Amino acid sequence: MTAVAPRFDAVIHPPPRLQVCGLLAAVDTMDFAAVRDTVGVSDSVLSKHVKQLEEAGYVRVRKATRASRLRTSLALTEQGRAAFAAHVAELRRITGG
Amino acid sequence: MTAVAPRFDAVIHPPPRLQVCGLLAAVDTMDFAAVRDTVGVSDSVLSKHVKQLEEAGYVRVRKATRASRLRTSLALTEQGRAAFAAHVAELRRITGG
DNA sequence: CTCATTGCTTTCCATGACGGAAAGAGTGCA
DNA sequence: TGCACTCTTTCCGTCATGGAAAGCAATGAG
Repeated sequence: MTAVAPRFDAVIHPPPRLQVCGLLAAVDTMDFAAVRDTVGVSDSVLSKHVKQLEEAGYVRVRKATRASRLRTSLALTEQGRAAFAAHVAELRRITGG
Repeated sequence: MTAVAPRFDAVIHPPPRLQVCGLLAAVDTMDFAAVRDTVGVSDSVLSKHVKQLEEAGYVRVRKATRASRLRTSLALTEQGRAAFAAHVAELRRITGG
């Protein structure tokens, strides 16, 4: 019994975005800077990838002022979690999970 | 205890090549045509991807005449199996295995 | 108020990956 | 010699991607 229907997702598959989704899947929300540093990409590159995920409806971007500083937090949407789970399931299928 | 050291492999990651490796990992050898049909790509596209894998030392291409027909069989090399296993391990790590 | 800084975002640009279509090439058979 | 089968290679247009740099909004210093 598979929890989710395996489904390859081209928006999620590219390395940087797969990493971003993997990080966000494990938490509730994560700051832009933390994701950037963990994934190891530049601001502009992360921003562009996040935009792709946001436009796909997978990530929610919330900007807030915390401690007098602009803080952008990222989180997977429900749709994003579902798509990621489905993609991971498909990867397992392909790779012989 | 991880069997292989997780290591992301850009040669293997792209969808078509990930599928080819996944298929070959499960068998000893597989015919070009069978791989082409299973993966669902054209001759030219598969040929080009196989070439990439071959140049990386991951796939061995063996041409033989069987039943009066040219038959090209594909197989993962030992190096290919190791690289695939390492890549899969890395995918599991990233996706929260 | 003005300026500098922080924290992303957008633009510009060069490179490279990718797939489809079609031409090529090697082998066997009539 | 001609034809069919099975890939291989070339040609071509398109799209993705990253680095660098300019842009921008918000905040704090002077």
